Amino acid sequence: MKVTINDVAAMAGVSIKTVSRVINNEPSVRPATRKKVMDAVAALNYQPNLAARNLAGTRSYTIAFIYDNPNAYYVIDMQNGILEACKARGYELLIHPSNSKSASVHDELKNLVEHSKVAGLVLTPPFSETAAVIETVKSLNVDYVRIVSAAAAHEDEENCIQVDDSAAAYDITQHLLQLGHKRIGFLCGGEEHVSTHGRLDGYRRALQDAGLPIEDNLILKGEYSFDSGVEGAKALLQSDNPPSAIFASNDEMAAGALFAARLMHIEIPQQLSIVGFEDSPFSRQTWPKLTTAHQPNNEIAKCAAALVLSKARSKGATENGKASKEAGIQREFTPSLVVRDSSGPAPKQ
Amino acid sequence: MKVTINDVAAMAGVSIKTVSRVINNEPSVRPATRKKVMDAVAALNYQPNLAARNLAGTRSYTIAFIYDNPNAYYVIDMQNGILEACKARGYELLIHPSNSKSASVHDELKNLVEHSKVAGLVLTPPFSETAAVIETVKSLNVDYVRIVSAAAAHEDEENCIQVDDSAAAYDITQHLLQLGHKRIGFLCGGEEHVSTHGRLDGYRRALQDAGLPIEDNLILKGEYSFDSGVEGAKALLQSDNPPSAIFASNDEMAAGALFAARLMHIEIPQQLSIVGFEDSPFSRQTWPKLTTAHQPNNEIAKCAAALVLSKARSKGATENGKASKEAGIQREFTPSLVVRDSSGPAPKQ
DNA sequence: CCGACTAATGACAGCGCTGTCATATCGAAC
DNA sequence: GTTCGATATGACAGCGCTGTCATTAGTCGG
Repeated sequence: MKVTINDVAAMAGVSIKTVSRVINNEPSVRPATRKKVMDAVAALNYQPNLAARNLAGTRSYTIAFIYDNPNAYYVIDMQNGILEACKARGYELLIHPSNSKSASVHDELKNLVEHSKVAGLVLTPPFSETAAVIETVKSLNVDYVRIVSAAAAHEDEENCIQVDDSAAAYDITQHLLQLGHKRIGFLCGGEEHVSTHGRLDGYRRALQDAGLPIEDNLILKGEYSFDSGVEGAKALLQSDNPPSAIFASNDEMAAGALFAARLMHIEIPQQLSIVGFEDSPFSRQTWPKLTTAHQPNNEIAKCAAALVLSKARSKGATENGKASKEAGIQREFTPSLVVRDSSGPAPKQ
Repeated sequence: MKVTINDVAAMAGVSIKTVSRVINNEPSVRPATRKKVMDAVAALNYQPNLAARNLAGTRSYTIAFIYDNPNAYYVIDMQNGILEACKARGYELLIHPSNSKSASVHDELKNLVEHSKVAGLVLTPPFSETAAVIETVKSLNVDYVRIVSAAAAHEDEENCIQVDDSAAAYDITQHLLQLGHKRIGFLCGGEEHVSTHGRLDGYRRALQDAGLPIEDNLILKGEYSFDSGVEGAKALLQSDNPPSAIFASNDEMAAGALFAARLMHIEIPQQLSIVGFEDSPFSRQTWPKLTTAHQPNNEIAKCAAALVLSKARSKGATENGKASKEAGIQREFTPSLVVRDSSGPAPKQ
């Protein structure tokens, strides 16, 4: 019924150890032998038993995906990307929702790594960016890849996939500037997200490069939530001298800002431009549709997973093998501007 | 370092087989012995190795979650619920995104069950409701639980967690009726979803019970998507005799309807009431906030997972044991009406 | 207090694979 | 045609657990 390594060995006329060598891409197998085995594998549609591999070997064929983000679209995109990478390489995925604010992250991660024998960890923000988590994974002797906002890589670039929030925010701000906006409100995301700071930085740089002043009262603290967007926009719009455009740090906040503008009977984009960040599905489901920055989460996750897996697989291999395997994996992403209907020319004075 | 069954056995002064009996809740262990073992387990913080269990035993400690739904919030809610149930019982979860329309579902599922040795399957709509899938899982000699719209249980209630879309839709429609609406447009979801039919049925029954005619031209086919909601609402509102309320089959469509109304400068809910279904997060992020039916997805999924696990675990056990274990798991859910701001009294003629 | 029976416990093999180490095979140099 | 030094291959144990079956301890009636 179920085909095992023994069946393959019998068919190919070799020992099971040779089959093992072939499927693990180990050296010291003659090309002719390798071919015989591969043919048998194909003929029988053999797939190694993960449980047995995990049990027998020193290495593990399981990686874990740890997330701590309320945005379902974000998580699913990431998860699907990781899943693809795992499937392509015959690995298993352990899903682990967590909470970076919890005091027990250390124990939690430690337990996960030591007990579940995972080969690697893929971490997403904000989990991937909190000090306690970084410290823990570094100390844990486990391969990991942190998906982070560029500034959060610190001196750990080799274990990071970086998203350049600052550059993307610069582009978005410049887009507004080109539309003639001189005073642009900025709604910050949560402090704990490094992306919040990156996006603000991009906004600031764009204004500076355009020779425009940075008005602190146009920059409001907030969180990456709809409600926060509503409040921030209200505050901005009810001030004495409201801006002609609002840059919300993510689409959810932008949707909130849209909501607030509507409550105040402000026409978008005629009287006010609003832009978001992330290009999540519902940036296309607002009215009007949001101008935003597209972040290829699926692709980012796929690269992150590919990276952990290459790290994990090269553990016992030669050093040069390691270098060559990690090559070709994109490590930096810059979300790209997507212009839709929520941004328009600045109104005449 | 890692604590195994041997360590526990040594500490408790029994054989490993006895430890195995205790952790698997098998009979024929004297209470005193059981306690000794349990104490040792607790003292050493022993957790059985899943890979070894999967490899050694005839049964598996892995269940799979199969989904085929573009709604990320839905999937994540379900997934988290299943994860909780798995964790509580020491099972592992295999995530398997799929496509019910693909011709290879049969092979895909077969391969999943036979190769990955999963103990059970949790299926969500629309995957859980397609004929090919149902046929396959029935033929596969694997425990499964289908989360379905009530009408889709057919003669398979024992393997279903049912959501009573019809009853919930009845409640929603009645809510509109009580607000004085006489003519209510209905935007259908995709044909392949059984929930589409259930929701329509509830709508029809409510009208009938109120002695109101069912106007076929107020019922529009569509899909569970934003764009479909836009189109449907437009068609309804541009007709000669538009309704005073629109019942969109889910929140995403309702958001689309809101969008369309906005385009046509129709005030919600003053001129038109719009209601959704599902209570997904963004039903609170539209303007105005949506009146909808709350569906406890997390809870539903938890019950579904608990049900497969109880089925799987009782496999070798006595028949009466089986019955008792499945007791206490809720098998039917009716989404409950949540009134927000998108529904209001019917406008005067 | 003894045999007959049942309940409790343990010894051992083996799940499918990998790691270690021994053996066999090959090629090149003499 | 040998010998040596790789390189290629195989035998075997064992990962941590469960299933089977043998063994031991306990219970009851007479």
